[in-house]
Amino acid sequence: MGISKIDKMQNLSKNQQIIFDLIDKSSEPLKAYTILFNVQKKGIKAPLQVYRALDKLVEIGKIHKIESRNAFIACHNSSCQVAKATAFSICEICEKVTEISSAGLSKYLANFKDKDGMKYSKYNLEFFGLCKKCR
Amino acid sequence: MGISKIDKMQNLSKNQQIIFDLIDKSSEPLKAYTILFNVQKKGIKAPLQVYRALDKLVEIGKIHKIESRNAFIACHNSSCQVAKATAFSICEICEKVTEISSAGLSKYLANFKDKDGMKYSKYNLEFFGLCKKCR
DNA sequence: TAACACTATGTAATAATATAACATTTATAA
DNA sequence: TTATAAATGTTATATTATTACATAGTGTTA
Ligand SMILES: [Zn+2]
Ligand SMILES: [Zn+2]
Ligand SMILES: [Zn+2]
Ligand SMILES: [Zn+2]
Repeated sequence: MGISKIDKMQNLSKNQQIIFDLIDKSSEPLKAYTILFNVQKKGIKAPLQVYRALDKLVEIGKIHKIESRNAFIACHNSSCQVAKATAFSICEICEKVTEISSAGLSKYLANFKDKDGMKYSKYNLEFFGLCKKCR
Repeated sequence: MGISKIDKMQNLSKNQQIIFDLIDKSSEPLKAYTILFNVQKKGIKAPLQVYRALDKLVEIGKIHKIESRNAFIACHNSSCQVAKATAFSICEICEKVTEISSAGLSKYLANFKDKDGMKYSKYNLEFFGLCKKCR
């Protein structure tokens, strides 16, 4: 049994919850200043308030940063703890981003050994291509 | 037979060559403004001159961007054409970055199919952990 | 050569992304 | 309650990257 959505929901502070809700209901990755603009009516006025909430949400695995886009999406692997082992597909035309949840892939990467025999439990993988719609 | 170092060397413009040389001889990934600072004595004075050269060097595969660090390293896979299929290990303490060159890994990722059966020839993978020295 | 297309360069201004520093408040728990 | 950690508020600033426009070089071909 994984961590339920309810479990993951609690413990968020006010700003964290406001910002998570915005990201979670978004159909696309959101950038920090887009988030800032959209939560100003809720009293979050400064970049730092956004970045602090984002840092925390990333840390606890509720959102992920898409490094190549400087944008954030909610984690929809509600039943996994892969906050530190992430994989995404990114459409180079419409910029749609999808989190990849593949047991085979995560197993392969978690067990991958480099030339020194070193394993890595933490990684981020971004695939690029065209999504179904754009192909 | 792959592309030789000589082949890769030619065709660079003046600014591209200056900036590539700096990155290539660096023992660590370099950030754009660090590069700018270091090439000002050679007449490259503006950020845009640096970013344009970086864009081109990335495009032709002579350097790679480490997305999670906003920094650039020279490609040392001189005999491969994987400009668009990159993997790195990053030490979370000393920030040492190493390009991973594993036929097994690149084969696995190039053949990976997502839920829709989609394959991706382009990807970027960043592993995080501790390097030999820092372990 | 001349005309053309293409690539690269120079320069200034500005946009976008992210953090430092410091004061205060709120939540948690011994 | 007292102590501790976590979160917030605010201002200023640092870092990373692009827009816009003008100019110069390079190679191709009419
Ligand atoms: Zn996730
Ligand atoms: Zn698309
Ligand atoms: Zn490479
Ligand atoms: Zn290290």
